[in-house]
Amino acid sequence: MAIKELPVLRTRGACCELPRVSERWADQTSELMKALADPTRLTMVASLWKADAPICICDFTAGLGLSQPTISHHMAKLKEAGLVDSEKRGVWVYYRLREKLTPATRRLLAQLIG
Amino acid sequence: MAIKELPVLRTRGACCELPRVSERWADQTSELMKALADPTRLTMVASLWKADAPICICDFTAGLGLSQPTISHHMAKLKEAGLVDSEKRGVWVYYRLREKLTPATRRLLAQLIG
DNA sequence: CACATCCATCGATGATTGTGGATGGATATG
DNA sequence: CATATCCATCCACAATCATCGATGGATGTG
Repeated sequence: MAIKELPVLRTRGACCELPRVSERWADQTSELMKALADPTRLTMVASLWKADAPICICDFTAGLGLSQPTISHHMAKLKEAGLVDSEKRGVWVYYRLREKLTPATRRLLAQLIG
Repeated sequence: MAIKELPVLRTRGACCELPRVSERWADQTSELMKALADPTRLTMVASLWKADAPICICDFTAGLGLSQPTISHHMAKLKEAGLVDSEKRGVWVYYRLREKLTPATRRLLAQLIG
């Protein structure tokens, strides 16, 4: 299939300009993508999204086939990305999707999961 | 702030079940996220999205502050992820967003960029 | 036919990441 | 108090990744 809208003439050594893309946007967005660029973390976020209720770390440790330090590690990454919040209740630590997610972030998750 | 919907009683050593999350979905989606989990690749995709026209590799090499092999490397990743297509025209190779993007993927990019 | 330009690939390197064992703190429970 | 459970942190290791120099093929120009 042919691509249209190609420049008919082009001189060698002469480059065209790119559309302006905010560097800050790229950095911030890539950070969010990195947080979601792992099957385990995606499963965690989807679980919290679907449950719409806090979930305990021990449940993730039991449900996913990974060690407890690994689960904690992934949760810390999600928390660092601002996607989840945690609350300690007795011996347990419960995680939930962050209350004040950006509408854009919420729509993104809805697009990904819902 | 208190988190509601926490189980009032919970016995130690007993874990709850997680909402079912498709493993295939997690793997596939994480692959897509990985493709977008880099500022350079995000800038590339956003440029192609905004330009809505093919862009030459040499323009990316000139516009972003990276070497030509690095630019090619990133484009190969985007292509492998099914996000872009390429066509050779003379000495130049033009990339564009893939024609047949999944509606879900297209909405995702619109959500991210638009 | 030389020569220059554009680009993909290869190889190497330094940085980041996913994973789990070990440890210690915090919190019940008997 | 002694013990068991839950969890975050530390440490180590293998794997992946982003980057670039070097190289060679493809294409167009003089």
